[in-house]
Amino acid sequence: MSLSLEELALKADVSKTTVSLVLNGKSSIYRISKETENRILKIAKEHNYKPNSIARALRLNKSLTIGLIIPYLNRHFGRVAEVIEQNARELGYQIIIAVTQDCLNTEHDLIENLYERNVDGLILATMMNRDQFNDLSSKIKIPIVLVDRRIDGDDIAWVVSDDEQGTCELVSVMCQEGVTDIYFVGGIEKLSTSIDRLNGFKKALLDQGVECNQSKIQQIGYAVADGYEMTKNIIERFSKTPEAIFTSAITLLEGLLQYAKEHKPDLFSHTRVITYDDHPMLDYLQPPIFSVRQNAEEIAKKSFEIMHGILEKNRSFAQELIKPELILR
Amino acid sequence: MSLSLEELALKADVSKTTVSLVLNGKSSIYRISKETENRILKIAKEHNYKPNSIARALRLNKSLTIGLIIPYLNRHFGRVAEVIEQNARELGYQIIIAVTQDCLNTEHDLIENLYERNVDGLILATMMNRDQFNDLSSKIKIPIVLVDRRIDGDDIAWVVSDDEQGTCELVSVMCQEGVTDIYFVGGIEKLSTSIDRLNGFKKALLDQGVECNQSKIQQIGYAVADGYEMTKNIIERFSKTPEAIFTSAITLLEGLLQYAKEHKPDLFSHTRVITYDDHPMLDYLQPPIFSVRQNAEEIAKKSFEIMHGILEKNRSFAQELIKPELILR
DNA sequence: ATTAAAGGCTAAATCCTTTTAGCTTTTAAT
DNA sequence: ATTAAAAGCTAAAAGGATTTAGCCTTTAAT
Repeated sequence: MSLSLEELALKADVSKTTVSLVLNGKSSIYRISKETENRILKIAKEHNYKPNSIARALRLNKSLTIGLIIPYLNRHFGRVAEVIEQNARELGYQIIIAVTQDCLNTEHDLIENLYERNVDGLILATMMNRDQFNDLSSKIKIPIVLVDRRIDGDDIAWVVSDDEQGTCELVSVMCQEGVTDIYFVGGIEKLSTSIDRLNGFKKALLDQGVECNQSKIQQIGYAVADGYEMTKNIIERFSKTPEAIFTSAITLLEGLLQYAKEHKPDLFSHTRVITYDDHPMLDYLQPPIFSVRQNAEEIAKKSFEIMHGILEKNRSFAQELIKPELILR
Repeated sequence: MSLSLEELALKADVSKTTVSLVLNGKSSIYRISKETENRILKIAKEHNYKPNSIARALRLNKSLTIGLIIPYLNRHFGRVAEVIEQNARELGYQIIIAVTQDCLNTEHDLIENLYERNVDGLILATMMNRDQFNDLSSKIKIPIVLVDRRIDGDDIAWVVSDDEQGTCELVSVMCQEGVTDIYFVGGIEKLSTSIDRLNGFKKALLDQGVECNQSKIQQIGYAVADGYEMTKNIIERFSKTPEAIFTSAITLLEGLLQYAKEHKPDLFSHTRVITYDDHPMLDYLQPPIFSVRQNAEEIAKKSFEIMHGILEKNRSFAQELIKPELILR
């Protein structure tokens, strides 16, 4: 922040061009003598010279900054953000985080905002559909990597949990115990997380020859209150207590637990509960709730890796399905 | 990102100076005619002109960017970060997040890094002591607001939970039930969070005329493993089962729960557990664990407010103690 | 001795805004 | 008819780095 190239140049008694060339490792290309080079390097070191990143960004049109847009900084996305930040830092990038609260308009505003702020790329847990995404892509000339929620398309980079497979495996565990009367408590219908988890759910049942009854499927949203609502619907609408309920996110499980606590304390004596997403506190809950742990670290790592590949290694898009882990308690 | 001032100027058939003056609301000061003004405004709007933020930052030496350095993006800090981001965004600021993992060296590196990246201010959950902080302050010429962890000093801006009061109230609840054989499972000894919580703990006991036995106090760290370790120590070192254990953070409670699950399943039948920090899942744990909920939203709001006041309203530092909330289940 | 090549470095342009100082034209006043 | 003031606008510098094109000097070759 203190010394400028020009001041260094003065001290080294050369032009700022020379200083810049030396510090950027171009001494040999421009035939700067070893002697001059060493003198400059020494002085730069003595004064702990750091190039002004803003000036650099202006000149190079590259801010070394990545925008990360996610719905919340909850446990899952917090961890994802944390790991992305660490990976990015090691390679000289900074992360600007912005939170949409699962509001599509906010998402659009934030994208525009960060784009105008000259981020070099965007990592996005998006609510957009294919058309909206295409619209955006045509306007925005920086790479975008989707995280956690994918959009179908051959040319779209994304990293997501293998939601279908994870859900299928989890639900299959229930099936193998002979439990097939399972209700689906889902999230936001159009998101890949919901679609894929529902597909996995149906697939597990179909594998057992059970056709999933549409009435057992609900998808209101990912908020705790939505989980409460859907649980309420299940308990109150059907005379028969369900054999099992699958909540497709930890927030929905929270909603279920809340409803149970308030209105159905004996829920667990008749009904098995399983959930997508894991949480350490589940270890201490009675009865045990089986879960699917997403590998947030891997998701984060890969998504920055892809971004970095596009930005600096001339790679094109890539897609990664990250295996989640079944946790049977 | 697209149009520049110069291009606008060309279209409006004026100089870029004029365009800049108009767009910055200085038409009248510089006597730009209403007609010219409107023409420029119209063209700017038509082309959706947005000034290049990097060029602006370079010229104004102001990046409209705040660095947020926190130990983790866990539930508490995730929420704090989320709310800071929202508040900041409304006032045109961006947040760059970086995570220290409670490592002092990392913290120093990150501060330097963000400082060099020209953030306008730093919001910091610091591990530094007074001397280290003073050192830093003398080197760094941007405002710093401490969050969550304070450092004593008349001229240091901070916003923290009223840890002492919160802990004191919580522990007092136990005392009033006649439980005074309470163990303190603490965090990082030198941090204000640990100091203040310990003070509150002692104060509650003293109010009952009970002098706190030093052997009942442990402070290893804030990690889950530390909670496990301290619980283990308590259970294994003392022949008598404790009447109560206070964990001074939710991670420490997790460690306790883990130890209990593995080695002391009957812990809760003899021992009350209370904790600093709250978590919704606690509602569903048996037996009920009393807790202190920090007001992350308020902490976040105030800390950005103070930063903003310093940056734009010429205010000086301020200090805020945010009341936490007792949750008795 | 002349020319070509190599060696060593730099001036100036560029990225885009903001801002200062000042230029030109018109109007008003004497 | 001057002069002063007001109106309306702009050139150029500044902010700090990168990069292109090219200048000057020395060495080598003919």
